[in-house]
Amino acid sequence: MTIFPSLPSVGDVGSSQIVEVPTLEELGYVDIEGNELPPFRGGESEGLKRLREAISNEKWVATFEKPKGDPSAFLRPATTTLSPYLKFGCVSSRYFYQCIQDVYTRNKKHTSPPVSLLGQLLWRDFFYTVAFGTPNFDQMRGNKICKQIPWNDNDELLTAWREAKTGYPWIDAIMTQLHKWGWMHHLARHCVACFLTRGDLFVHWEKGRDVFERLLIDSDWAINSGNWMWLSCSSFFYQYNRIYSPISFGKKYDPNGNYIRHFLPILKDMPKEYIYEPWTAPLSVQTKAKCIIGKDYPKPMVSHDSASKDCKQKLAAAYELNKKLNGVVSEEDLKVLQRKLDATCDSVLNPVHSHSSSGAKRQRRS
DNA sequence: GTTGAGTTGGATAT
DNA sequence: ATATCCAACTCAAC
Repeated sequence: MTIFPSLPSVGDVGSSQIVEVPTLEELGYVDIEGNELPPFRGGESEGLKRLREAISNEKWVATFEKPKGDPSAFLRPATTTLSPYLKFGCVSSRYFYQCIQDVYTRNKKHTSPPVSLLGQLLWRDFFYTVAFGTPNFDQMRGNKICKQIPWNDNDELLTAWREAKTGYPWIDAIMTQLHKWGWMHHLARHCVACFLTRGDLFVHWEKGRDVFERLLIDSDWAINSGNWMWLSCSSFFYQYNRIYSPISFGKKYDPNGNYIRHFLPILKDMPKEYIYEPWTAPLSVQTKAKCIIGKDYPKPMVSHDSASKDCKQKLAAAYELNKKLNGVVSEEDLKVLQRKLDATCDSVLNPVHSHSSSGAKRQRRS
């Protein structure tokens, strides 16, 4: 027999005061008229409705494979979009699990974890479990499963990324969707997380994690930090040579750039030949599209080719140090490495027009 | 020490 | 759409 502790009497709220429910304006949401509203409505009824819709397409459930979704789909997102409802407890994860099992019973041929729809629920519990068992899970320092990497602490780079001003339309469109919807497709999250950390800007994953924590409607402490470590090659995943291209990754799903045109309307008239790299468009084309690069839309903040090369070199050096010191890397060790790397890698400090100098040649590994 | 797997890379070929 | 190469990591199993 379970004994439930008695609840405090109604009205006893300690030292806190009961106040009226604040208005949207008081919460800082001003001038929302005319803005695109997020497509999420709160509550269990809405969550169950979405669950039923997702589950009713049994063929879709049975053949679901996470890596195959289309991150540029926004009129009809490629996943269930149930994450906000799971996060707030509007939909029971166990009920969702059971619904998927029922579909599998009726459809013997179905995908399997980790890529299946059921697998996605397992990943959720995976992150809860490892986060529970790992001291300092949400930070790099003192976190045994986290590679110690000399990320830079550049607020300008972070701000440009957060404010959707990197100059890469695919990245900026995703960050705009984050601001407007509080949600984007899983692979879109991968692209911007990779870009901020190990792919281009080499900014600390904790900074990006904090931005997601604030802006995502489905942000979850364990899943968010876990995935940022994953994407930054700090833990779980280590193939740092696999970098998402901020140009070609989106293009292969959405060659016309409809996703970009929707979330970055300043680029809506840019011809599709240039929409992923508008800085390469001739001035006449920019003029006709009413979007001058450097004036109406920013120039790319880094050259992806040289920035990603530098990032790979930095990761290789950091991994080497972690290996040598058996994961016990001091603050001072990281500082020394950072100074060494700053001397050889220059793409982030000298943006787009500079090219990696001879100093960027690959370091010898011992 | 070697081998193979690892939810989601890119570029190029057909 | 699928195959192959590129470049190359860690970790577990043997």
